[in-house]
Amino acid sequence: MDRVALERVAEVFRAFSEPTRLAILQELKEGPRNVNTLVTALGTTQANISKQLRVLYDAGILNREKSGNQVFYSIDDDIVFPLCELVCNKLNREQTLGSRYDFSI
Amino acid sequence: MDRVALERVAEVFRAFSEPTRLAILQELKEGPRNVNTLVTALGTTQANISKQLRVLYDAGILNREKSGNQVFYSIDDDIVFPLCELVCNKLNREQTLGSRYDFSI
DNA sequence: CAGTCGTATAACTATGTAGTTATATGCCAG
DNA sequence: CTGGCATATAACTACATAGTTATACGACTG
Repeated sequence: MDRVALERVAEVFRAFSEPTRLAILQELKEGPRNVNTLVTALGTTQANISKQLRVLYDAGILNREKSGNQVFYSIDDDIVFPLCELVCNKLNREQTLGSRYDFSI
Repeated sequence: MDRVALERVAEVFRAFSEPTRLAILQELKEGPRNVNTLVTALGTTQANISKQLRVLYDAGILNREKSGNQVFYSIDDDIVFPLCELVCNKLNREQTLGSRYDFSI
């Protein structure tokens, strides 16, 4: 892979590399959510949620759907759960305490 | 998952989120390599390679083995290839051109 | 149209980090 | 011990970005 391809792969991983974005994905695994629902669920500002949603959307991970004056986001790629589960399994293997890392439904 | 667990998951993804580190992983998939070999293969400074190796090592992805005055690094976690292949498959699905994203052996 | 709600964006601050240069540390040869 | 080689680290610059506040934009209500 050349540098451009590696940069594109890195961009996808970067989308998963912040706890706030992972928390958004955890909420969205329950189903589509509009922005305000995510704001109240995650307890940060609406501007920040919108910004992080854009990062995930640009990475090709989320779907957008407007409904009236609201916007619903949902997970658009089936790699999300396998990816997160691989990492969670790895982390669970590294510790003796029970399975504290869990991204499954 | 609480914030601490999410942060730990994010840290693993962050290790994969830079092209230089992905290039190191691509070299290491051929087998163990010492630092200088990676430096000449990747064409950056020795200090930078050492720094990125440390990030990968701290994330639990690489193995270190000293041999004389050299240090050999190798891939220490079996999640590396499944993770990268998931992302590569996703990217290949998104374009019509042939499989340009490939992390397999 | 005016007001309100939901979302996106601009501007900013603070922090993290990739990459560099220079230096330190450790190992081996002679 | 002395010199040279391999690696790690410190100090620094440049840049990216998470999060905030304020504001703009668009859609619905009355």
